[in-house]
Amino acid sequence: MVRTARFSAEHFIDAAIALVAEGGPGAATMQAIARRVGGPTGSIYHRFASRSAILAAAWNAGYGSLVQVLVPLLHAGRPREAALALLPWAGEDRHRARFVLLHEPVALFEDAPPPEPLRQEMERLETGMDEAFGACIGRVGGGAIREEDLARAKFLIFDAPIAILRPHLLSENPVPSFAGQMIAELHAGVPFASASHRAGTTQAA
Amino acid sequence: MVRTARFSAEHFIDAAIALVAEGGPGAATMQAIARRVGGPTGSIYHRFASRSAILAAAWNAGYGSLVQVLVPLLHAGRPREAALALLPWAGEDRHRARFVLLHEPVALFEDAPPPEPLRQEMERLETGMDEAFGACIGRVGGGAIREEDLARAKFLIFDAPIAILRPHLLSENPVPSFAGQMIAELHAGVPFASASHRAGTTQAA
DNA sequence: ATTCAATTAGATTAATCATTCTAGAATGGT
DNA sequence: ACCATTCTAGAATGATTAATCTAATTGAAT
Repeated sequence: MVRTARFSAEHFIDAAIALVAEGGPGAATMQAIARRVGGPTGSIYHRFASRSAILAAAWNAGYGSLVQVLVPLLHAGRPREAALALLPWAGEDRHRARFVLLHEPVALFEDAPPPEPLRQEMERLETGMDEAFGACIGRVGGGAIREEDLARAKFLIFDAPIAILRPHLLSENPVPSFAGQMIAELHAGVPFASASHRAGTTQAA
Repeated sequence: MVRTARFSAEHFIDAAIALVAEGGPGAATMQAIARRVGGPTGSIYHRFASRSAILAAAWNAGYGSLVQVLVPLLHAGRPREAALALLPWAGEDRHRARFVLLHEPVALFEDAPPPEPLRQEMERLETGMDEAFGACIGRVGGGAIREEDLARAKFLIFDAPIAILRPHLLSENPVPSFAGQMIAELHAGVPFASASHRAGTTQAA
């Protein structure tokens, strides 16, 4: 019934991720994406409504794959495993890891906000992560969840491991083996509940 | 002898920092900088050779002010104080803090590298920080400095505190009071020397 | 008062970008 | 064989950008 496509949405998404990973958001121009897949710029617009759309789709694909790894571990009450799971995930696909871990989503949409359905999917992913952190904290501790404890959990499980990875993602060198031990020692030494609130509470790390 | 300048280099630098802080690197166009100070674009080129030049000068000013706070504390062998010093520094000037802590320098120079003298000043600042970390580690421990221990120190003193600040810099809300305690607990619970190398060594945190 | 280099002022240029448009090619059902 | 549809292909468009250029001011030193 129709002509077969030479370039899929995934082709364009992968090219966009690689370009951002290598040269920053500004390097992912429509023409650069087209050049990378070897097609004309017009073909991108058969799959995506705009540049924001393809960047948002790329973000949802990349960040989504990370969410898919972390959320089940968090809901299972395994924060330490979740933190360590960042390492193999980053090793799987360096372009994807640089794209997701080295760029704030807001920086990708300086010019124009992504179209509504993609923006909603972004929000859904972020909400899923937040709920998973909350569930993990709730399981570890006991009572109501305080904002401070949520911030603490996000730091220990997500932001701190990323901070450990960042210097090695910024350089060309691979992630050294001691990164895993640094994460492990962090979780062994720093409690999830704050010191002022910790009396008689189950210890997480 | 000459006409008095209405716009100084600092005016343009401050505008560039504020624009990047508010809207990302892409928002700091030459025209946006000129508009913000209320002058013509041409005047910027009387102070700076190019866009990369003003961005590099802005980076050196912002990061330089942070280096000026941290390096003396590191050379004095006070890593904990250095880590905590990030908080008042960030509170002093939110635009500057967002500019320096939320953007990798490499992301500011996607298009063109900064002119040589400014690039050298950037390198000088980075080298100064590296030497200070090394001196601090050397003082804390005893023997030769291992790469792993340097990475560990940079994480505990610099990258981890930034990771604690980042979510609050990204939002509009002020940095909460518990940020300081998180840094303190991090330094209380995680050693500077790795576990495998720690036997009989002075504890830093 | 005159001079003159530094500066303001903003129009101009050339490049680049996202997006649209026109044209033709491929595919599978009729 | 033909048609409807989806795609490739890349030229055209209009906006925006960094950087340059010409001309008009300014104000302290002479």
